[in-house]
Amino acid sequence: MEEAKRKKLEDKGWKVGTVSEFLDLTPEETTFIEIKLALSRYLKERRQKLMTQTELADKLHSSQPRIAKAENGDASVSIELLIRAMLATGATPQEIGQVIAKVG
Amino acid sequence: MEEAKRKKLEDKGWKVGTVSEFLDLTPEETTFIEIKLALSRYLKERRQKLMTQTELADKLHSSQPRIAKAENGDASVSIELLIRAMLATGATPQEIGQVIAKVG
DNA sequence: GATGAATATATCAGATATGATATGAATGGT
DNA sequence: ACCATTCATATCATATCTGATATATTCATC
Repeated sequence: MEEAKRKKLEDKGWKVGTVSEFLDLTPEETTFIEIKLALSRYLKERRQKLMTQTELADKLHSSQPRIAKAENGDASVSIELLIRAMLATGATPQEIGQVIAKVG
Repeated sequence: MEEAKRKKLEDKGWKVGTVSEFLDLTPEETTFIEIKLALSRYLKERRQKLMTQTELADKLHSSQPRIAKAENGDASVSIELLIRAMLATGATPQEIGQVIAKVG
């Protein structure tokens, strides 16, 4: 991975940490992060067409700041929330599955 | 949903709770649970062909009891762990995506 | 039916994700 | 320039998920 990409992840709280730690990321860990980021991007795209972050937050019984973090690939957001959010926008399991399948 | 199915979920810790609470499950919540259960079933199938729960737990830096719970659809197990476990068995994003896409 | 390996169940202290709140920055309309 | 709306950032107490541990159960194989 390029330095620029690593930096970007670190800024969002991903503990890829020091370069040496980063090099220790297993392929599985890397794939996992990529899945989260793919869901994050897709959520943002989809939500923007349909509603505001506040509206989505209300549907989810979550909060606008949390949706913002979800859409920005913040490391503190779980896949749980990403998938719940996708479903709350009306996304089907098919769509969610496709987003994940495209990773890798 | 039939009573038998509801009972089964409750036994595993799913807070579908009282019937009235259960009736309040939104389609999204139902779909979310179904996604988790589908991943759980697939993980069990896949892992059994390849290794013991203890071996998978070690790869994941998790514990055998947690894998058991994951494979039995226990409500305390997050999608996070289910997906990490799938990846640790060598499953690809494609496979994981397919499992999710088949739900619903 | 005894032994050993695999899996299931119970408990728990610590870690992580959570929604709430406050507030700041960006954008757009008038 | 002002104001309203939307989105981003910071902090925090609480809830939820976590791995660890102990132990029970299941299940082959003998």
